[in-house]
Amino acid sequence: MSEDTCLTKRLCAFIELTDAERDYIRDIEEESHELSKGDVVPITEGAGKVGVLDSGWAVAVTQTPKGERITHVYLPGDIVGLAEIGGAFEGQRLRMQTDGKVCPFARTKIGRAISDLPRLAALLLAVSSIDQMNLRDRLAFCTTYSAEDRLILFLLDLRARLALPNVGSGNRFRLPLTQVEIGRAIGTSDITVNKALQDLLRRQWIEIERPYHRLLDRRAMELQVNYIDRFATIDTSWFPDAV
Amino acid sequence: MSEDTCLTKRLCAFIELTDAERDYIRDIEEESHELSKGDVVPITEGAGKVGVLDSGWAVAVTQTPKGERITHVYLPGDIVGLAEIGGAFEGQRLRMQTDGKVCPFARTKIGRAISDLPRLAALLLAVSSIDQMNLRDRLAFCTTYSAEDRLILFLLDLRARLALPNVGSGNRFRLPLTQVEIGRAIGTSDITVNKALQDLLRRQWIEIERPYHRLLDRRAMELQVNYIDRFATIDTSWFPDAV
DNA sequence: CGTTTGCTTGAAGTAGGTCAATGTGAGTGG
DNA sequence: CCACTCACATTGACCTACTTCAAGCAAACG
Repeated sequence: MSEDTCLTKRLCAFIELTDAERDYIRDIEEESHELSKGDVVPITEGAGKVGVLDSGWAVAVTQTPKGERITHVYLPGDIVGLAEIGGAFEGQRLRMQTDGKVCPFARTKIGRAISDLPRLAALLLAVSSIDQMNLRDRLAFCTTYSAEDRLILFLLDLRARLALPNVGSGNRFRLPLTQVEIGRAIGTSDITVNKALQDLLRRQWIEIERPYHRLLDRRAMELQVNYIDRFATIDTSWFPDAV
Repeated sequence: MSEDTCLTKRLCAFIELTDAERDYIRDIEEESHELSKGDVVPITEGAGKVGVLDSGWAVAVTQTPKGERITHVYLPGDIVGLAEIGGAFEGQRLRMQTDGKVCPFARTKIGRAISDLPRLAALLLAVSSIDQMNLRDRLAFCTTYSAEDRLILFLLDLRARLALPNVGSGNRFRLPLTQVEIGRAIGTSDITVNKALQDLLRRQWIEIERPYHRLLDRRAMELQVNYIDRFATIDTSWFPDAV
């Protein structure tokens, strides 16, 4: 009926959108922004917005006395600014990790959409809840797992999430983070990251042609860390009917 | 107009509920469950429900190869099962930490409420998003902060959250967790928890009359860890109008 | 009372942090 | 084409905050 926007493409991965929903969403989408690596995503600060990352990677960073930590990595297709919608973003910011494009939605329009498209509201809530569960996993793991296990988990998670839109078998992907940044994401020093990577290379579990990484023995990695993919099943049974 | 239920009491902390909203919520609330310490909260497993913790404490635990980790502590008045609403709860469970009472709501009724009370939907989304930001904070801190700092943060967070419903100045509160459990919550061993506590006692920052804990010098603690209270400001400006 | 549960304290071992030096490729200007 | 630089990766050596192990206590409870 109508061409898909960033958001509809994304949401279709979870539920079948009606034409009415699709049209509504297209109407409230604003002009997309081209952003460069390092730019602050114009979502949180001041402008109350939510956005969809059309292309490129972004990271959520938290300022701590000992420097930045990366608390989340956003991939193409991800919804950014959902965690910030409640207004509590002090000390945290969203930054482009590569060049890319973001389609913004004004928060007030999201508010109206919640009234008009209740099923969308439910979906947003569900997605937010899954994000939360993922964070809990990471929180539990980051204190119990070794640096190597955390690195493996990081790679497996990226692979699974990149495989969604790309579809391909995709054991090989571009990883636009330096070792220092990987360390900030999994909570170790750059040097530990390096040593763990070297170890995985020696074991032939991965292969690196910077910036591309390939998981050669994903099965072994998944076994070592008890990997579970949370996005595999989303419970939509309680959603209200579509308009 | 009508007596308050668990949920309405809670939500009123954030926004002024209309009578219509109040009545609606009262209608969908089910009979409350009395639960004993150690019981699994009948929310996740099988029965798709959300609930409000009327009294008592509950914990969300994640199973890891090296034993359980506590990923979240729920206090009286908290909404439980919101993080699980998307259906992804494999490997995690909700357990009563003390005796207590839970008021359940069927997930399907929440779905309908989202249609009928759009402002409630927005509020749930906002609360969920704040929870997420809090988790990000903790994730960032647990890898950078020392065991002592994490313990301080844990105590400050509990105090702030307990102060909400209790209103009182409340630097003193009951902490129904053993040192082992505190360790599981902040990601250290019980013995490190103990030594950190001893140290805080020696410094006269806290005072313990088990199971009560008092923060004697909250200011100093807040300074040491750069504490920020995320629930202080919730952005409701984008919410749709109440029915 | 004895048993259990949780707290306390000491001592030894280790994963991973910090510091420091070297290596390497990509980009820049001469 | 060759310095020169800059950002990043690599490797080694040392050090510390934590974990694990172990043993003694104190209060609660049958």
